[in-house]
Amino acid sequence: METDSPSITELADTLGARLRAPYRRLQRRLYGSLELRFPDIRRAHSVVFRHIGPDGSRLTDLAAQAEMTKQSMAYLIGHLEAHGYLHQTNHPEDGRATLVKLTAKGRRFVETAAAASRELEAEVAAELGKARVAQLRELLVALDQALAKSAEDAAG
Amino acid sequence: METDSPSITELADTLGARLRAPYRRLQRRLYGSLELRFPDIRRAHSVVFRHIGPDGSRLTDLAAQAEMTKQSMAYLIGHLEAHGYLHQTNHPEDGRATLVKLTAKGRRFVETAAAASRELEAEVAAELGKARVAQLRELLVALDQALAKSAEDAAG
DNA sequence: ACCAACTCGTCAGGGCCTCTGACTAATGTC
DNA sequence: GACATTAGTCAGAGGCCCTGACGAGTTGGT
Repeated sequence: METDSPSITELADTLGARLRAPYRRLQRRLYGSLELRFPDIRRAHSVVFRHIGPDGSRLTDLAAQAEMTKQSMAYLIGHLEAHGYLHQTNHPEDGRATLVKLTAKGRRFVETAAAASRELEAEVAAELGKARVAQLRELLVALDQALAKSAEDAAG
Repeated sequence: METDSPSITELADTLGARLRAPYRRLQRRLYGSLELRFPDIRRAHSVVFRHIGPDGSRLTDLAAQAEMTKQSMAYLIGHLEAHGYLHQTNHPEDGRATLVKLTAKGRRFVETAAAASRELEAEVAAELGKARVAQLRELLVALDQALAKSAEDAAG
C-alpha cells in the first residue's frame, strides 16, 4: 500500500506488454463467461479445440500443431473424452493411430465459445468503432508476419 | 461448417487468435534470446521482474500485482533469490514484512531483457515502419481500455 | 496499556500440466 | 522377411499454482 513505486519493466512500455494486457483481459472475460456452462474445460484444453479438424484429427497431429508432446496431448484428450467432449476411435487407415473427434457436446462448446468471442468483439467495436477494430486486426496480422520474417532472417 | 480445413476455431478469426499469434511469437523470440545468458530464469519469473519496484517491494505487493497468492509469489522469489537475482531483507518499517530487491545480477537481467525487447521492436519497425508500429501501440492501448470499460458495464 | 482484529509471510499438502525416457504395436522400406 | 520408423502408452518427475492452517507482528478501540 505504502510503496506505490512504479514497476521497472512495465515502464519500459514494450510491445509485448502492450499485447499482453488486452490479451489477458480478453482471455479472462472469455473463460469467465464459459466456465459456468462448461466447468470441465480449462484453458489448457483450448489447444485441442483450436486445432482439431472437422473430420477429426490424430493425436500426433494435434500434438504437433499445439507444439507439445504426444503424452501431454494425450493427457488433455483423456480429460476431454472423460467429460464427453471428444471420442476416440481407431483410425480407419492406420492401425497404430487413433482418430479424435468432437462429440455433439464438444461442438456445442466450440460454438458457444465462438459466440462468446463474437459478442466480446461486438462490445469492443461499440467502443472503438468498426474501422479501428479492422485496422487493429490488420496491424496484428502484419506484426505476426513481420516477426516471422525477421525470425527467418535471424535463423538464415 | 463442414469444410476440409485443418482447424475449427482458428478459422473463426477471433480477435484473441490475432493477438495470440504475435504475442506468442514475441515471447518465444525474447525468451529464446535470453535463455542462454540467464538459464535460471523461466517465463513464470517474469511477473516478479515486471512488478518489482526500484527500491524493492514487499512479497504481498508483488503477489497482488501479479494477481497470484503470496505462497506462489514466495515460490518464485525463492528460486530467484537462490540463483542470485534477488535478495530479501527485513522491512525497515514493518517487522512482519520482507523487502525484496533486485541484486546487481537481477538488474543486469532486467536491462538485458529490455535491450532484447527493444531490438525485437526495431526489427518489427524495419518491416512495418515506425508509423504503423505507433498506430498499433495506440490501438492496443485503446483495446485494453475498451475491454476494461465493457467489463465494468457488465459488472455494474 | 491492553486486547481483538487484522496483516505478513510460511508450512504442509494437493492438483494441473508439461516434460523425459522406455516401451509395444503397427507401418513402411529394402 | 529384416529393419527402421511412426503412433500411442506407461512410469516417473518437476514446475507452478492453489487452499487451509498457522505463528509473528501491527493497528485501532477502549
